[in-house]
Amino acid sequence: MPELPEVETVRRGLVPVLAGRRLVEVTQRRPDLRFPLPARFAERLRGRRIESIGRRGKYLLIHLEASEVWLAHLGMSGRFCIDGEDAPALGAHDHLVIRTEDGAVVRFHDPRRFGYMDLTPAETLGAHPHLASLGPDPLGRQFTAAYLAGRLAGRLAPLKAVLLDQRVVAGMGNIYASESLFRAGLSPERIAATVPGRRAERLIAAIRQVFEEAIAAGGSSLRDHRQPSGELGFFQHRFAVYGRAGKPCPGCDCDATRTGGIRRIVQSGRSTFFCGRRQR
DNA sequence: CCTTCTCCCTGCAAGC
DNA sequence: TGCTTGCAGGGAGAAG
Repeated sequence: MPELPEVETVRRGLVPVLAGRRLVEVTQRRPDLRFPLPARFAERLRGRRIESIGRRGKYLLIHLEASEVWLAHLGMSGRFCIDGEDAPALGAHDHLVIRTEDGAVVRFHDPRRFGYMDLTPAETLGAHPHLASLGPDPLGRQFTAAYLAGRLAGRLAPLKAVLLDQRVVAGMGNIYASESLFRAGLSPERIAATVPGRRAERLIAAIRQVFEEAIAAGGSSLRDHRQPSGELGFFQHRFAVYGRAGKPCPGCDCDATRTGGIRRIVQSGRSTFFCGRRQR
């Protein structure tokens, strides 16, 4: 489910309910997600105030009072839901439930349990094993064409595989890699090292544009993604290539009968979608 | 270091 | 209808 735009949407949805609030009740309903949860996790959250909620790549950074950070990754199917009056009873996949001092209830729901949580001191946050080697945020100032060209130089893997490397761009995922490459007019199969200055410029612009539009749309709801309020994202309606194999390419008037339109291939075990004519 | 492959887990859609 | 198979938005860890 969640790539950068979805995680950012979740962050924005949680802020009004959690930021500045004290957690009065925390229920942990299983000992682990993808990995074991930290020792005495619920106890350590209980009674603490949440100061702010940030994001690094696909990680939510929930800053707690007393200089500790609650790190949360949604994996493939993780969801934070703000429970209203009509909230369903807790089910098998509701792994954590928190209640704030003003009565708001937030559930963490994750059927596949690829999610991940940890507690770590704020002072050493950047050195946390899961954060230390993350590349720059694609919406930040450090993500420049010079930077990207430098990271692609010397890499012989296909461009799309390198874009999925979180050390290169923090927050890129399978959907938005395909969509960004489409907008940049670059083939996912191109050797990464052959994308120097000018093309890197186009790629940077495309990635920024796609992410900004997707965030504005509340992310993409294919299966699991929902905003914490329960609303769906709607960027999936704007996909140019993802999940559209066999359909005509929206970017060129390419004749689908001649070019095959949008193609699906498998790279590093994951689906890639692109227009073989427009993307070189 | 780089790259590819397997695996973690459940749900769902397609095919038979 | 019910079974089996393959696939899904992530990424750690092992192997080459």
